[in-house]
Amino acid sequence: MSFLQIRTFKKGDYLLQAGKICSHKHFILEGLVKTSYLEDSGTERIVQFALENWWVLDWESFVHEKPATTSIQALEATRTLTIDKASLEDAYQKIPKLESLFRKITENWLIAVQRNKKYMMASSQVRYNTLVKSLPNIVQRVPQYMLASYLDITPEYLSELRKKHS
Amino acid sequence: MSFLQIRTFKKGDYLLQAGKICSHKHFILEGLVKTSYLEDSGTERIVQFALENWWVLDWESFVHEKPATTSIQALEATRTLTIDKASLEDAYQKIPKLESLFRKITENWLIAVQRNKKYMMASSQVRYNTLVKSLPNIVQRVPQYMLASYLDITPEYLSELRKKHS
DNA sequence: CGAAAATTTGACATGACTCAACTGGAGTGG
DNA sequence: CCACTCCAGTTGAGTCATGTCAAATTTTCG
Repeated sequence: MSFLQIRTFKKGDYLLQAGKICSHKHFILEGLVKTSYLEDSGTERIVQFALENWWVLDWESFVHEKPATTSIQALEATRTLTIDKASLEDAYQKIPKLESLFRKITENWLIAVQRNKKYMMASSQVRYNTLVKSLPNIVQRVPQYMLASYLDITPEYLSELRKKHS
Repeated sequence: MSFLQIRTFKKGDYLLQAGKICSHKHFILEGLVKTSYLEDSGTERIVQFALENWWVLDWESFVHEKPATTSIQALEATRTLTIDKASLEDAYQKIPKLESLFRKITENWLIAVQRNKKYMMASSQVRYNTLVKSLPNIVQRVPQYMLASYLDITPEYLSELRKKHS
């Protein structure tokens, strides 16, 4: 278990900065983080909110060891179980069960991304409702302009949606 | 290698029918298939075109052995390298390298789905251009109403886009 | 308390959809 | 070889969802 490490991040701290190489997988024990990237227009687009019991990393950067396109930032004080890539690969050699475990985790992650992609293609109203249902408290924990960024709508329009909905 | 099998499908044949359990991974040697599901409204939505050297399966059905929500159908005569789930899992036990290989394939698939999700959130015009660039010949090989379904726009609007573009 | 940031509101613009009509090519049968 | 049908694709009018921009209002926080 030497490849596991507990880390703590304060609100605003970066678990990963765009441009650097993502060499860790983080499992969130407590707290909330966002994964986001900068669009050509210069605005930030959030691609994932991750909270307790979720994994977070930049997959492309982690797997291919190239500069990350996303940043991962704590939105609340956060504690993670963090795994270093090099020692994880050592461990795979020694413990085949471990590789099997992470294969399955990856498979389930893939399924989740596909599901997420599917619902992100619905109307904004549906996307908003789904978000609220699938991440309870998210509305209280995250400012609206970030929800709008995640939902791929303008903050103004999200404001309208919320008015209609209530 | 006993878990590998070569199969052939005629145009219109199903590699998988929605409702059945997806118990195989197909690697396409030659041909073209589409993965699609039925929306509530009753219209078909295409989620993937897969051609030579791509894998195709319903992940959620395969991993959790539940009825598939998607159908996979050959759009052209297609030859595949097909892997049966049960024998694959046997093979994992015997050949740890194999599990490692498929873990990596899954990771790369995940990366591809994420990239795909990202570009599917761009404007229709960009989505169309990206599709044409990333799957050359797709415009010749697939009727426009299927491209429209994949791009999540109406055939009418795709027609307009093409006019503007040329 | 006051300044800065977040949210709401409203007027107007645009992207994309709906529906109906029309065009044009690919069979098909006489 | 023609007439007919069928289906994909196009065109156009009207509509709805969502975006843009600017201003007003509310909330947050030093």
